[in-house]
Amino acid sequence: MTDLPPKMDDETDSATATHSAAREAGGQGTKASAVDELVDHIRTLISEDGLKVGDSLPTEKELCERFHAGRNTVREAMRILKTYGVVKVRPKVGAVLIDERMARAFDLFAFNTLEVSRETFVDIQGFRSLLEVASFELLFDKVTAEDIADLHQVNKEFLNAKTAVDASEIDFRFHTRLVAVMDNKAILDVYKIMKPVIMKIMLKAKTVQTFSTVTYSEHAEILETLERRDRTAYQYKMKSHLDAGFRHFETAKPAE
Amino acid sequence: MTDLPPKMDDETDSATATHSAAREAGGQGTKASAVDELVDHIRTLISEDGLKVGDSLPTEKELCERFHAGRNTVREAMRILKTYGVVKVRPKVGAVLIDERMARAFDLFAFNTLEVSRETFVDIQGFRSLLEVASFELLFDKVTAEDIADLHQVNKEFLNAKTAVDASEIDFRFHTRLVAVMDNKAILDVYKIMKPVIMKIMLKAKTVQTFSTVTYSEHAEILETLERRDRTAYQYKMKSHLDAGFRHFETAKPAE
DNA sequence: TATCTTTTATTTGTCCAACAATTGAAAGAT
DNA sequence: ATCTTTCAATTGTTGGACAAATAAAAGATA
Repeated sequence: MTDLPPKMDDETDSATATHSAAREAGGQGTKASAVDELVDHIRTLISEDGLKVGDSLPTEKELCERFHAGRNTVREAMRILKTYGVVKVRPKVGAVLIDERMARAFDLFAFNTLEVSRETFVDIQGFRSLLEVASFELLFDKVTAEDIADLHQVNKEFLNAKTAVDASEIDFRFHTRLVAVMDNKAILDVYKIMKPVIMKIMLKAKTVQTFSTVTYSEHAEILETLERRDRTAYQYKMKSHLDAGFRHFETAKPAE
Repeated sequence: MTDLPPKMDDETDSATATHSAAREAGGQGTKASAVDELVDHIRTLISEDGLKVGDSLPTEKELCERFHAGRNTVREAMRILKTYGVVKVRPKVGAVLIDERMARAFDLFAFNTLEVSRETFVDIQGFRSLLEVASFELLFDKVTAEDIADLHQVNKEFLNAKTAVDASEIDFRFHTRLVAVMDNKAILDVYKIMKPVIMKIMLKAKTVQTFSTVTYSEHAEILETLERRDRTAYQYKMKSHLDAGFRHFETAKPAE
């Protein structure tokens, strides 16, 4: 359940050639480094050759010759792809394509050396508000009885939660299932990527008792508004629910 | 706007090493590579010294000497940290700590440029509708006169566009600037990542003449509703605008 | 023949040395 | 005091060398 398979089969993946190196989005005329150019070259190579998960990349030496780069440059480029979770390298056998990007995305925030900044928390919570509150039109348009039944089912799991971490997992699952109602893979994937930060927000705000009482009943009330197709009530309840979970961060906020 | 100094208090990171070094506690079974060990060393160095965003790391040479590693090993370790979005390296000035992890996480999720399925198009367009139409409350709450002036400025550039590609760049810049009004880095990052797909949608729907006439005036009308703070009109105009740009995909849709 | 062991060749991992490119800081000129 | 030039420190890139790992081939044994 950790990593959804971002479906790499038919869609040749990870070929956004215009992103890492040609960072011209901001208008910065900074020329890309040799390593970044090489990453782009390798990505276009992957997409043009139609390489899929399990296929092998050329050896380091071949990449050196093909792209006229030093071996250390090739190695740094491969190190980027390894860190992205796109390739797995073993001695002798070489580099084979994998897709562990979702796991790596979570690793970024398991990388606890730096605490997540308060601005990131605020941004993510604002994003959630957009995806779960402001989306009510699309949500009410798509929601089915099965969705609501599933959501009730997930919410019931709170009663079995032993630890706060367990409860926050369930909490996240509830909200993820709600976002899934919209039946939009792009939105759902983005929501899942935000999981580590959302979990931190949930954990910081609540204890295990809070989850099984307050959060549980708030979820139930939200589901009720969904069943009644009461848009106004849904917006109010969901917004209150999100704000409540985020209150601890606001108090820590310096007066401005 | 982009870089605000995120405060981060150090939380002693317990486990969660780089998933490769301290992978298994069972009797140090897997020997970590020198690069992974070095990443762990740097991580503990960061936490022990209490370094926060904006602080500098030691130079490559110092890291070599302190951890008895070759310079290429140090460089590959730093490359990992750069890919994680934790450090930013510039010649002469060295490596300074940043927190771009959320942007990097979204990068992992970047969409394929070459071959995008129709479902992806539909999903992205639905996402845009959420970010640009359903977001009107946040949008109207945050928008300033300067924002509107900027948007007018960007829109005027249509008149200088020679090719359809140029025009679509401007079109995307307009919408990006609009999304930027919400002052939410996470949302903005996600929108930028969708650029390849959005550009395809724009290019497929319009010619260069269409851009400089229809699109230009539609943008102007949208800005007018923003200036008047007319939420209803904004929603209607923006929704029509997005739908119009997407019409070609609906016609190509097979009957179902 | 079939299976296990050893050797071999190839590839990645690490380190070293050298030079180019970048740029903050110091020195000099106006 | 301000601008320009020079300098020096640091990162970026390349090439070479050797060690470590390992898949494949060769050899040994039953």
